[in-house]
Amino acid sequence: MEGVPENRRSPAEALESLRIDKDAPTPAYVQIAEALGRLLKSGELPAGYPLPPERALCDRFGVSRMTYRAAVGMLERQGLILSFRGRGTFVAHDRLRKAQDELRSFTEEILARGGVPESRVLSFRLVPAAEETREFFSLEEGEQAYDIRRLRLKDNTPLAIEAVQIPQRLCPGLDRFDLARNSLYKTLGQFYGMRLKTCVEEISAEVPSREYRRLLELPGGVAILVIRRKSYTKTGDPCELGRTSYRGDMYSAVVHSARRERE
Amino acid sequence: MEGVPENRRSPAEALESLRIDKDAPTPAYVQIAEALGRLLKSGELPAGYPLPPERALCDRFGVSRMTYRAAVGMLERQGLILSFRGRGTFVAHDRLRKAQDELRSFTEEILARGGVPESRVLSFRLVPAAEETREFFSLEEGEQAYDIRRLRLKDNTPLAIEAVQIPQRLCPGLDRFDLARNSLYKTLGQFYGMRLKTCVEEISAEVPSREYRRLLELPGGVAILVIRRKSYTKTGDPCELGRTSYRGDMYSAVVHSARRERE
DNA sequence: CTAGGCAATTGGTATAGACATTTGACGGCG
DNA sequence: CGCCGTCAAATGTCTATACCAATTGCCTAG
Repeated sequence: MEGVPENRRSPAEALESLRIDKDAPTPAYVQIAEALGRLLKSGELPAGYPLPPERALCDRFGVSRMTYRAAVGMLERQGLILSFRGRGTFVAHDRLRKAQDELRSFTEEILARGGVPESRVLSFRLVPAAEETREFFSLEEGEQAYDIRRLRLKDNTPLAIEAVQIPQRLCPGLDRFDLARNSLYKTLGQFYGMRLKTCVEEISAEVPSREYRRLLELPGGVAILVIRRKSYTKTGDPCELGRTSYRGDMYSAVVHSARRERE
Repeated sequence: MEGVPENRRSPAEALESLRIDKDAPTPAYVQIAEALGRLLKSGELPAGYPLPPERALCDRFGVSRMTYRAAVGMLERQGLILSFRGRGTFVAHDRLRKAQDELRSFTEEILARGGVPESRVLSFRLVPAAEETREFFSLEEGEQAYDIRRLRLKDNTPLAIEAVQIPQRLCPGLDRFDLARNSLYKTLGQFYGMRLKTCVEEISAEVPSREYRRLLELPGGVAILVIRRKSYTKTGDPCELGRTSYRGDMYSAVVHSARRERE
């Protein structure tokens, strides 16, 4: 009726509301990291806000201090909080909180930037693997690979051309799937058990060929940003080899790095 | 006199030789991670080589299992080893072992690529801070900032042009230093206590201006790779703002990413 | 010879407590 | 007023132990 609106919690109240389920199969420290992480990412706690002392939160969650600290470690590595010995633990600045550089698919990337992604398959063929492909996947000469070329659009404008090679051996029958509508990565993970975990990208600048200028509907005087990507599963096995060429005037890549001093 | 050369240790012997100093001020788990990390990075252990079980190594180092596992956690996050419940812990593939994407200075970067770096100061002025600079550092209008432009060379060939802005307030008297010979980052850390920990880079492709073509001695038909960098201290305070333009035909940026599933 | 199950091995999670180190506040003293 | 010592509070490190969960391989019953 009056006074404090119900939907506005104080930071202290928000922290009070955190719960974990000790019977769940998920480890307690993961649950704590996820719950606290959600709260931190929601922006409900102002930057610099001090978290309650570890011992207090351990009691809240009913876990031991080592367990709680495992969660804190995850959050600190993600840049969500900062700990100082003797002082306390504090909510990080917004800019650090946003420094989450996860591996994203094209679709996720465009959505994150607030656009409408679209994909058109230019070609989808089974071809003898090119040398670079053979080397990356350790293939014999003559082995077949899927070669997929897609035009990627954002808000109905051509933004990039993507070329991907994957050996047929790793995903027989891949051509049954409609890659204009379905995510390639999701398909690989769901139907072939190839969940990609890490990737190495080499980013360079080039002047586009006439062919690319036509496909991307490029005006003159625009360069392209070329990203060559090698992706791997968590065991380090090669997973996918790709090359994406973006319109230089419409796209830039954002990367985060950190110096590793002690950890 | 004959037989096994002394300088060739077996993997098992190499592991045997690891030691830590429990009286040192450095935490035991850091020492273990550094010692084991050095061994792993040296390439002395073949990929896939199984590490001794945790319990055995705990005894070797004379620490408890939790302590040892703190070290293992660091190494696994660095991609040096892989652990599998019930099976063991193994040395990672070379390509994962190299996936260390640390924040590097231009000099470190060129040295890592096996070139000879050089630096020429094009200009070093104190100017009213530009709007982008003011916004990044939260400066008042009219505040002064150092503006440093340097030509960066690799093996005597112009490779990039770097422009950096730093507020005078953060590092008064910076112009006393010779930035052709000394690292900017080292100077900032050593004399002003500004140790940069994280940075966000935006990488784009452009067609060079006439001025840049001249300075970089660029032939026609070559694009430039532009990297705009915002760097921060570990507390998230802004530290340096820079823009580097590389010759597109001589340089590409390499970045590593990982999907964060659970951790 | 094979299929099933059991036990040993290994990493994963968790506990309860101890001591170390750093920081900031408070208060006394010059 | 300022300096310094003390002390409490907070995070950092570490131990010794327990049990859980996944994997492997052996052993036995059929």
